[in-house]
Amino acid sequence: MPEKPYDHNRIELKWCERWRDGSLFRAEDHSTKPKYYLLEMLPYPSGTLHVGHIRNYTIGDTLARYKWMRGYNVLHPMGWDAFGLPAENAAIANQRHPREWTLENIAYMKRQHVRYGFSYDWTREISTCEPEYYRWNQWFFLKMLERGLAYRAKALVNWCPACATVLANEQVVNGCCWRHEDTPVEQRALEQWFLRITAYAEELLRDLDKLEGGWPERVLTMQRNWIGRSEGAEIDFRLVGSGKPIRVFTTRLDTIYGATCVILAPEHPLAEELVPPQEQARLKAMIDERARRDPGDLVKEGLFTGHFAVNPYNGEAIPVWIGNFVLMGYGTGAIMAVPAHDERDFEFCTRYGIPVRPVIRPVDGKLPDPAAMQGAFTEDGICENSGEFSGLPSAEARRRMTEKAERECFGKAAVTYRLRDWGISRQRYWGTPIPVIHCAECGIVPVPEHELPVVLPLNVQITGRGRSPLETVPEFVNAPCPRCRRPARRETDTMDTFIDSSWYFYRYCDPHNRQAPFDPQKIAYWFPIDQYIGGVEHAILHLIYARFFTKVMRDLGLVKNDEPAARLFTQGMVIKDGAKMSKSKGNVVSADETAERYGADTARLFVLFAAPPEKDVDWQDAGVEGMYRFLGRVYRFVTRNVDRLGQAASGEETEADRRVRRRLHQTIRKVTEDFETRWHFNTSIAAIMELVNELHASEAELSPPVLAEVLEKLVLLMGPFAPYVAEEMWEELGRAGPVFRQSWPSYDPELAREELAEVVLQVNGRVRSRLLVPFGVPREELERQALADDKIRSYIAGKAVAKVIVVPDKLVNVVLKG
RNA sequence: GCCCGGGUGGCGGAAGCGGCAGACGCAACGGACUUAAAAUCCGUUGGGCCGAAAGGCCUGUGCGGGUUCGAAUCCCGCCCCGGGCACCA
Repeated sequence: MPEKPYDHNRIELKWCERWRDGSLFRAEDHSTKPKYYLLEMLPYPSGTLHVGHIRNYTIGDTLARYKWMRGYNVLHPMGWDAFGLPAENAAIANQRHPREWTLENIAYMKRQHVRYGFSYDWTREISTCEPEYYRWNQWFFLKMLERGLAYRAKALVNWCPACATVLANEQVVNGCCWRHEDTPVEQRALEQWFLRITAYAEELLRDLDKLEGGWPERVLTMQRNWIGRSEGAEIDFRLVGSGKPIRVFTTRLDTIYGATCVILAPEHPLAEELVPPQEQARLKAMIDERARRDPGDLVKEGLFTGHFAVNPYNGEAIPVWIGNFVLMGYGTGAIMAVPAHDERDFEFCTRYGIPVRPVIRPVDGKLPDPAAMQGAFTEDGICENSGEFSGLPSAEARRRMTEKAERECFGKAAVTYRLRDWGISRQRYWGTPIPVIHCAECGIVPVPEHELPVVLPLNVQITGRGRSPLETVPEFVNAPCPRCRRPARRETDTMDTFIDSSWYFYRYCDPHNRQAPFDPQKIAYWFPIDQYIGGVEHAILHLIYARFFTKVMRDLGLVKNDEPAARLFTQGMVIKDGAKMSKSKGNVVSADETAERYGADTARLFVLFAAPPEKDVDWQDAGVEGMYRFLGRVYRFVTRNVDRLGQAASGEETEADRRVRRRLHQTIRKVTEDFETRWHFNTSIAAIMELVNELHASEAELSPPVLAEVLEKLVLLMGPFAPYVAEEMWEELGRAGPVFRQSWPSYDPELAREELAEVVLQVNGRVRSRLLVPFGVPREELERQALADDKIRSYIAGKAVAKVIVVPDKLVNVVLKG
């Protein structure tokens, strides 16, 4: 039969049509098969997919298809992170309603997903902007409110002038907004809703150990740093005169005999009281300057209050300062400055002429000379000039000093975290309404559960300026107080959209439940997520919130697992012309055009082949052509050989039969190993290409039964990578699909084994010759043969052999004297 | 500044463990097919040198040292690139 041309559009559209409804990929909620929950981070429906998105989903889809073939009951869902600011911005720019804009994007992007053949169970699709979904955001909020995990407080919060809303700490990057990288974040004092994530700080930190091995070390480290646990002590310094305590936090209590001043954050409650009238203006200036928070280059500045406070250990009265580098939000907002042993204190104190007093010496050295010090000595050592603690090593001193503080009631051991509570109020429209009502009589009253969802009204004016858009909708704002029924006002802020993505993966297990966010039994079956896949940019934000939600849900009795995802994989980006693909850079390669021109299979193959999935890849059109050529080559080979397959074997098995079959079994072994270990699909695909090259070279000599075996297994191997052309070839071979429901081919180690070992012969470590021998030749025999080799002998001639290194089946190295 | 990654041909990358560096693909070049081109197929391709050729020699994995019979791989010291954290007391 003549070969058929590789018409990717014909093939792909044919199978795409048959797979369209997604019922093929449906996961069973109960099954005798082992379950596998595979999840890719849900996308924001920004408009259209580019090949960068394609890469993320291709990695997941390849794995999903492999797991199906290994006999798993695979849950592979997809949904939409549909609330968020871009919809509002689009609304302002094009006079479109955010909902309309969002739904249109979702419809378009879903078509693109389907076009690429991704194996999602679309019956479980969710969209976070639908009341059926966000009502459970509100429900969780009420549960947290009941438990004191949600609270309202006036606090200094991060304000992005470009977004015209508040940001969580996690959303501030280098002092700027995470969405507006050159817009500095301002500090404003506002009444806000917070979730008490700090209540779980210790557990969030501790449980990172459980994720060891399953999550990238890098992500675990980032989370550990973000939580930022430090152990130390809180100590009271009493003001001379009033006796009022100033509580400081320190991790270096062992250095306290070297404290030469106390420094308060400008926002510290005592600051205004202590600063003399003529300096109040400077204090205000300091606070304002920091509110504008120019990242990095803040010069350490201070001002002396004129007051003194007493070091409880040595009774010394030391000056109290205000310092712009002391943070109100960390520890107690006040520090003791020990310039001899802390770099920042050193810089501050030398600037203002405050004495430097060393009290720690290196274990094997002398106490530093303060006059000669160029910087602080910050390591642990031995205490000196520290009263009863002199001579103790730092760690021991800290322990004993803490005991003394507790005994004499002027301080205690303390642990502080860098992690802050999660500010979730947003002064925006397109988000989940916070379900509370402000009543003049009753105060803040939660909306009763049976009244959920509080539906986001659709008739709203969005200007992007001023206050929360919902304030302009009287039908929404005016509501009776659930408690006293008198007229009251609804909360008009909406929730941070990171709430939506903190629990969506539970909803996939039971997406149509109207009574509850989900049925706990279904969760018990599917959880934890076996493999979560997403970008490393969410290492802190989304992934710490998701872990927090899981712990809260566990404490509510809804789930049994402590962690949402057993394994996390962070894939690299797709780079074009040296930059991440983005509309603003104008370097976007459209998923549609690529599918049209080369086909989804080619695009999928290329993004997998170009680099291992954890690394960034460069998009190069020329490279894509290569993948297209490869698929065409395979397809044509199969179609022109189909007729031969049924023929009987004509006599003996040929040398080519053995060689190609050996290569086949080696390839299955290689690809299987890649799936089971590192996911280096670039090497899997290279191995398949080598098999195909071997097939081409031996095409005429292959006997029909071997050819049939090789083609069948080749198609199965290609199934996870290039599902369309694999399905078409499977049909050409006369087999019934779908490919991803066939069993993954197994390999026979005997057939995969090479017949002869190639042993490299070296002289002084340089390859000079080689030997083909059966496997398992003993060392002595290898050595004998090596020394008998003509080439080797010519190198040895006239010289003495010092020794011979033999690595069986691999190498003989003859080392010469001199 | 601190903490992680990473530097291999013209390019993307390969070489789980210290044992043939450069698999596979791209690009380039040569050839076949074609009136011609495209497509396809076959071949060459790290650099340098010797040779008419077969072939041979030297050199080579960011730089400098070290360990070893043998180093892209291990150790020490640097340089460069990417990412994270950055007054967290």
